[in-house]
Amino acid sequence: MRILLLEDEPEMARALLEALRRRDVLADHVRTIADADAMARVGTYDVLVLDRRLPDGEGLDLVAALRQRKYPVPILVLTALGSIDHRVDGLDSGADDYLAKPFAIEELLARLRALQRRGPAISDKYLNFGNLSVDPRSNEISIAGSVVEFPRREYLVLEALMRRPNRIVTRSNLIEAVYALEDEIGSNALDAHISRIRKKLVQAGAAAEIRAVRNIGYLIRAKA
Amino acid sequence: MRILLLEDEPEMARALLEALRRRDVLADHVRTIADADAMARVGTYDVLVLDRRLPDGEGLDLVAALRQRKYPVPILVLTALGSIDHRVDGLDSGADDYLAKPFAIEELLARLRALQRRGPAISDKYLNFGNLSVDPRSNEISIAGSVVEFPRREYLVLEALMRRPNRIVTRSNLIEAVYALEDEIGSNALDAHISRIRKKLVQAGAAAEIRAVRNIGYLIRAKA
DNA sequence: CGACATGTAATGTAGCCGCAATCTTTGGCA
DNA sequence: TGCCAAAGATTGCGGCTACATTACATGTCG
Repeated sequence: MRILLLEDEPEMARALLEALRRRDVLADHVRTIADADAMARVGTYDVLVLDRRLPDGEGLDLVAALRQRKYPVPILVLTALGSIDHRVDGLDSGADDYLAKPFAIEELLARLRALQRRGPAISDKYLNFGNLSVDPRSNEISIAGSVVEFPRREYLVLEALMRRPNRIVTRSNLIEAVYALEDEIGSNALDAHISRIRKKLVQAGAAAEIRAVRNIGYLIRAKA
Repeated sequence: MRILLLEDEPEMARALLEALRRRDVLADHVRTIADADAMARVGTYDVLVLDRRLPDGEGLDLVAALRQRKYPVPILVLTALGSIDHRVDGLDSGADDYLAKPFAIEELLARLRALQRRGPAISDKYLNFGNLSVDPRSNEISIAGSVVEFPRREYLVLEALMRRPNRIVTRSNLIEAVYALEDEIGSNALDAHISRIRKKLVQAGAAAEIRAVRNIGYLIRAKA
């Protein structure tokens, strides 16, 4: 599962991100409404999670704007304001669920799953690029029409790249996507994974390749 | 406002063209993907509007092809297929907005205006000048429609110049753009990079050139 | 115990990039 | 206008380094 988290409080954000990552929920984190809007335009998410009070405005305004544009992804609103009135405001604006702080991480996860399940038959079913297709729900990858097995780490790297085809994904992004925070990585483990992924890609006849961007990271793009 | 309309159904096309004309929107109308591709290469448009099902193929394939060539103009996709899955496909392929038939002309016009308005933001993704296009997100440069490889330092120099076309960028600015602070540069390394960039530019048929400004720096400008 | 995943390390390798040598252009000045 | 010094342009060369690949050890799960 893949979510966009819009949260400006550093502590809350960090705790959430860590908890989500342990559950294999991939979260993009932004701190402003403007950034969230931009990410929602280009990214593909299962659920959007946002705070109400944000440095550049009111979260519900973003909800309204997205819904006005028929943005189809379910939205869950976090807030420190737990009163019923506010809750109604949240739902009226077009959000799909509402969660008052403080809350148990487990409850958040349960609600995310619920939203994903009942979600308007959304989208993130597959990440497609070239003849590659990644299914984030089953963690299956198919290349040129047939399923190719990838071990966990390799899968996570490739999924991270597929989330942003044609765009550079930094080494640190990739490492974050693959490893829990506490895991320390000492050497060229990432390089080794890339190498193994490449081997599988060519072996399966993928129409995409992974290129290194020196000193920065990697990107996946159409094969020359 | 000036748009390119790719629509093969005669009735729909005629109705749209008339409505657009009343709103002082200049529309070029083509019926095939091939024609649209040709027009996009030579014409200058604010928005490209296209249908999905077309006599010579699938409209989204054109979108993908244009985006692969870094074609910077916002694209709005019309379709009779209104399901969310299709919507996501459309956005994934690189389109900027999506409109399901049937729709009110007013809504189309509103979306066109929106795309035009945020158009600069889109081309902000790309730095365009002449037939050069720089994509800072992938560090890719395309010249006359095809991608040209630039090594890291050359890319950084060219990107810095492309951020201020027709204006002088000082040597120190360029060096700052290319080198980390601690890196000291002892000789004419910058000149060497400029030279190598120039060679690639002429080789790729760029309609721009880099001129030296004695004792100050360099600038990029339209080729004589 | 066997198969597989995955971090680590050793080794290979490509190609970037700085340097310097040489050639060309420019502009100041008489 | 002609000359010269300085700035810029070009190009080959070689070292460096990040990346690639492979083998191996360790861990893990059945």
